[in-house]
Amino acid sequence: MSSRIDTKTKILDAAEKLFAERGFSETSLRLITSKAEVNLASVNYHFGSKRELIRAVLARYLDQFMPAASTAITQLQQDNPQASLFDIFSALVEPLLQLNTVRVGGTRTFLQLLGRGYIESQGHLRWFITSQYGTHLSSFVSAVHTSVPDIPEADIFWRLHFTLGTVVFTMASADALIDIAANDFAEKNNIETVIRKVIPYIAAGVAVSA
Amino acid sequence: MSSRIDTKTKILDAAEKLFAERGFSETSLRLITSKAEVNLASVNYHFGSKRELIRAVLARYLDQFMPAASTAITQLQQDNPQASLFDIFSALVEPLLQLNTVRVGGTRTFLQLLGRGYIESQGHLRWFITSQYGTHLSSFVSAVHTSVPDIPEADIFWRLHFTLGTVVFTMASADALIDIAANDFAEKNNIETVIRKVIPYIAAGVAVSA
DNA sequence: GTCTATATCCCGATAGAC
DNA sequence: GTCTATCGGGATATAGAC
Repeated sequence: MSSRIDTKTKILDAAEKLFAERGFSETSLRLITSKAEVNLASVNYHFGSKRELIRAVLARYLDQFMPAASTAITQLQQDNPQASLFDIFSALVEPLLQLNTVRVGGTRTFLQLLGRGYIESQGHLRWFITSQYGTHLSSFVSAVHTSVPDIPEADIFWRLHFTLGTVVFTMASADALIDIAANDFAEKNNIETVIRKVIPYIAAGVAVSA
Repeated sequence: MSSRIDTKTKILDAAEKLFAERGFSETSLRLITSKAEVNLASVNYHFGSKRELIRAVLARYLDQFMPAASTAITQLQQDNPQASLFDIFSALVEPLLQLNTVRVGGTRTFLQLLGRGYIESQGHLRWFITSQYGTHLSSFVSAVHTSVPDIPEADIFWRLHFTLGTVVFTMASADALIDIAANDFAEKNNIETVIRKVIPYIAAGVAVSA
């Protein structure tokens, strides 16, 4: 029964779905509380403001994903100090897919939220992410840098942001793209097969010599 | 003098700048008419609604860019039937930069608007673009297919959508990324230098053998 | 075509009873 | 902790004088 879930969680569950689908500013607190079947005022009681709710939604995913990703990268570097970019990106797949075990559609929701967070809201979510999870981020960047030492740091910066765009945009359109590929090319895909398709693309792009 | 420009143009000029910077839903008609120094009611008189204004802003760019891009691709195919993917993507740069000659910052504004259009607004701008400019789009896809005939059509489909995501996300975040690169790497970038950075990335990704 | 004034609505946030 | 009721404000859109 959904009534067994506490109000705070009900709000988070409804909010993340709506934020991912419609964006932050297009999602009102009234819509969230209506879907969550809780009172409007409970958002401010539990979270203080809409902005804090947005952060809480993101934090619930980042708190799981970031440590798992860091662990996976560290493990890879121990097992294979010569790991390729392809290996590094592939190491993130398992932590990403683990998000599907905690909530249905978790992987896609997370990546969509990440994309919204970087584009909407003038920089404050970007700042939140980099300040709260900066350690994990820079250890990932450093792993990439070790793997392709000839590429200048500034180029790595740009290409990793290109990669972020590739992934989050693809995930935002994943349902439509999977449908089209099924109709036009008789392909059966799901989120994992799409991620597997994107990895060679981004690995080639980050590694390219300009 | 700006007062010599008619009201409709003043609205379009102010709106495109604000839409590109802040996004569509974060930009109110009040803000637009205030910057344009025209009356609030004139937007509805000239465009009917905010949604129609958004389409008019995009159309003003697409009507120039799409034919120019098609011409550039056709010309490239005549001049060099063996054109590489890098050549094909590069052929789009000149039509893009031409937008700077019609309005200051035109290239950047157009690409940011395109990014916002694909990411915000649940599909209705996407539909507007593909239905109004579908002929130009498919001639571009066909040029790519000719350039990399060994890559299965389904893979091209996926990778061109990856590419769309790369470009759209990068352009929507371009201002922030340019700022960060300036602070962290002492790089001075503008939209053209970012475009030049992204072309090798996407060309490598589309061409990669999986 | 351009203006003022306003209708209508939805927003985030909060006061205060329970 | 949860509710009702509401505040104050900003949004799009429009009516109607000029």
